[in-house]
Amino acid sequence: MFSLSEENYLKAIFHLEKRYSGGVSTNALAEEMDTKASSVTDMVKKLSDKELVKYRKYQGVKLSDKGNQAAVEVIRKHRLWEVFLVEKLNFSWDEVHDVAEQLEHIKSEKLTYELDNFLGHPKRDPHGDPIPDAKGNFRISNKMLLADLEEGQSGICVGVKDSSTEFLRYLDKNGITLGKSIKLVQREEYDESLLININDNDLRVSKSISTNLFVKPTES
Amino acid sequence: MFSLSEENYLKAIFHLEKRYSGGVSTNALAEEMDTKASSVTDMVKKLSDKELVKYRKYQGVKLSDKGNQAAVEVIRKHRLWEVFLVEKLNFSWDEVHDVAEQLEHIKSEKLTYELDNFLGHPKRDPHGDPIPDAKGNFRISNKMLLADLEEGQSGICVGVKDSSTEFLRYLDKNGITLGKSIKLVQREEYDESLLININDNDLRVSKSISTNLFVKPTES
DNA sequence: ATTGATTTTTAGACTTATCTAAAAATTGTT
DNA sequence: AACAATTTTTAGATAAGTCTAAAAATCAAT
Repeated sequence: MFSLSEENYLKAIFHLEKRYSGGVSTNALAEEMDTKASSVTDMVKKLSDKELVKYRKYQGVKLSDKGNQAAVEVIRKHRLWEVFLVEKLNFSWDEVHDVAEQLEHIKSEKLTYELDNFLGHPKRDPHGDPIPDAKGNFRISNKMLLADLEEGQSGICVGVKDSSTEFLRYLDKNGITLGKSIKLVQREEYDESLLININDNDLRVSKSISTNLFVKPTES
Repeated sequence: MFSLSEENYLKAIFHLEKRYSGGVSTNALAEEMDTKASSVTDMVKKLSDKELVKYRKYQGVKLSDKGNQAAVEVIRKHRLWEVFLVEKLNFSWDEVHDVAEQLEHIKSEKLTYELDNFLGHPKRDPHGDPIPDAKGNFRISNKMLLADLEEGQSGICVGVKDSSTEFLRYLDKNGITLGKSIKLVQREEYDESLLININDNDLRVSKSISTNLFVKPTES
């Protein structure tokens, strides 16, 4: 199948395509992969030979259908393992990433199938990110940033944009977990902080919080 | 820590040391690893530099304490994952090996600890092989080959020596599973086959069966 | 449109783990 | 003890993935 390194590149390109829709640049990919641009060029050529990406010199890369499928498969496994670690093995949501990075490369169709089954076909991972189904389809969601709510509007916390340990610990400390309802009480224009209400308590959060937390706006 | 290849060599040496107590020869290791003798020499030198094995040219290798510890840790993980696959994910005992070969290399102390906990600290894997505890101690067992029972003596089926798919499927087909009681009814000297009684049925098994099945003799 | 800065690619080298072929050491046999 | 057979090691090559340094292409700004 694909090597560990190839899978990691495909995954990185998949994530970066959301931000750079016209094609992912070599430097952007180098930064994401924590490697040098020259290494990226080499690997991208290899992926292109295997028809996993479309690549024209100096023009960046895009995933081919085949590459997209492979990337989604890795992401599916990553997120299923995260659910397993949190739900069955007492990991907290800030501890799962490194282990899932390893587990996502295990090759066994039956394993993925049975794991999904064992976990009850979860739709989201512990950070609220959607888990593609066995065919690679993502559930569409109408999530938005907390920062984009209107004053007085409420939303259900459904995911995080930043999955760093520090951010996740901050959320834990302030009682913010997936599924909780958050109401935007007041917006402070000066520093772009928000006064929100969660668990019946008012809490002031700065811009770096509100632009990294996804909510699904409550119908009203 | 150790590379995937290093871990596999350590594991192979560990298994071969039981058979070749005076030191594992380069050729034996090459066969076990399905590689060439020259590759073995290279790797063994590397392991020796890292003080994981004791090695003298032309004299074979032995694991050092450090190497033994590393090998046992990998074996512990392999067998715990096998239990997981069979008990939680509906794998049969002949399907687990290849996947466990991959899972055994995942690096996370917490993962191993929590997995062991989740599985209820199993003492044996699905093939009856003992699972070392977190400190690396194996439970001693008084298992023997079915072929070594006396006529009229009974034993509990506790493990297999050959874990090949073919052998395991043969056992399944004949209703032989771990925990079952087997009585040696009669020994046929001519072809070294045995007449055994299992599940209240008589069954004739050839030498290649009786020398690959471990039983714990029943006290009588 | 030319210059200068930035990005990207190429060229050549390094590491890990493997291989083949040849050399060296050991073992077995007489 | 000497020779042949076997085992083991060495030497040199290969492939994957990475690196540094230099060259080439693109972009930006006047």
